[in-house]
Amino acid sequence: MARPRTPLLNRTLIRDTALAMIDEHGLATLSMRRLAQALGVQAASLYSHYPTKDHVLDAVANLLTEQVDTSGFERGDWRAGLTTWARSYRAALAAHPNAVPVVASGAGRREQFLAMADAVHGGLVGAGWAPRDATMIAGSVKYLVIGAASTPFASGFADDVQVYLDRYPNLTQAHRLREHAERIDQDSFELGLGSLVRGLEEVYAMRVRQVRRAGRRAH
Amino acid sequence: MARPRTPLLNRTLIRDTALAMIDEHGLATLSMRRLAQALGVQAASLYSHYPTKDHVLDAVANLLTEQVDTSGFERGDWRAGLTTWARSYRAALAAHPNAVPVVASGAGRREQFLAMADAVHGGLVGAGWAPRDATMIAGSVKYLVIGAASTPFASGFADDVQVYLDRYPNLTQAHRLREHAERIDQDSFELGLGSLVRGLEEVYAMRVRQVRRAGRRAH
DNA sequence: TACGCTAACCTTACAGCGTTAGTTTTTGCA
DNA sequence: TGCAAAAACTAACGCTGTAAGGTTAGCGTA
Repeated sequence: MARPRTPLLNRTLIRDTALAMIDEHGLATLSMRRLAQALGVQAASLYSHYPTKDHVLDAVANLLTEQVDTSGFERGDWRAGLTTWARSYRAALAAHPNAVPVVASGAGRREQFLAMADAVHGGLVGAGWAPRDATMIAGSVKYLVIGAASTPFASGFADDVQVYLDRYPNLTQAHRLREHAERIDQDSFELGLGSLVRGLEEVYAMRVRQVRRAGRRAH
Repeated sequence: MARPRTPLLNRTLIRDTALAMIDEHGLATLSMRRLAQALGVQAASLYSHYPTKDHVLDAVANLLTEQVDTSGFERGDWRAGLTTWARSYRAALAAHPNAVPVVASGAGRREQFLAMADAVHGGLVGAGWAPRDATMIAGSVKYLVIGAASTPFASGFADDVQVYLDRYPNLTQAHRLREHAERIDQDSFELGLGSLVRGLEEVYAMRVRQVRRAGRRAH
């Protein structure tokens, strides 16, 4: 076969298949040859659509980042904005745990990521935070999200896992353990996010007092 | 050369060299052949000391995790314990940014990691937190650390980077940009950690009230 | 002292990787 | 109608992790 009558490949098909394979078989086993095979094609054909494998992975990362919701900032409430942003960001990653390293190790050149970062930064500044504070807040919330997505329960505090294993020793109930793990991951994230936002409220109040004092001193 | 008079290799030498190469040239370029070459040896010889490349990387991860300080919990002050733990954890990772993915993607079977997790969990429970709260707190703080180490400034909010690039366009001053980036990373982490701990203090007070109420009701 | 086992190096080789070069056929446009 | 570009192909390069098996140094034991 040379050039087919109707194209076998296109960028979104390749990208979606790559994500599906990562979801199903893990990131490590994704190779250009395997990806091509799943698409009924030879490996070299992929290079007509993406210049390198990294570009395919970038497309996957962009796809996940697209689904993050930054609309919560629109009403000027930074607490709500931050919370919905963080939750949707984490949810997008948690839906594809095998793909998280792709997003986490991401270079800065990804469009969707920059769009998201810009929306968050703008939202925080619009709600009254100083630009430098906005950068740091967005950073620390992002840290929480990336960390939560990177190292889920299973790789975490295994002594706790052991407790559950003792209680559910037979493999037929392994799905129950998984449910527990997901719940604990979720709760840890929510505890962290809630505490962080509460702590930021105190910082915000402090900043407001600082500004007032500086304003009075200027008179 | 067959067996040499005095051994050329040992486990710690291989592990330390691997870390040095990761630090200097990045994780992606570390191969068994290159590692062997740096040690003046053939690749297959490494397999007398480590069964696979992953085991070498595990040793590197353990080495970094060894340096984390959990002694802050010893006086029963969970705030101090949490803070020193988080700071030393982040510092250990920040000292070897290229090695962070090795630690972040770590399977649960690493001894040093389990020892650290156990110390933190024990410290929190010893300071009065319920076991489930302790798990979640340790989790959320770990999230912050891993996230902060995984995605440093450069890969982050590039619009801010652009501001700095406009101000320092010539490459001779690139180290200044790096200084700024490190400072902002540091400050973001500290803001997140401080806010998180402050928020946890409120949770702690709430838990104390809950316990008191439950105790009164039992009378 | 001699023997043999094990440790610690070696060479060789395999399958699979990302990627490039060059070929063939089809399509869309001048 | 002719021709360039597009989209597939085959073949190959240099790399990877790792397995198999060879060779020698040093040690414990008869």
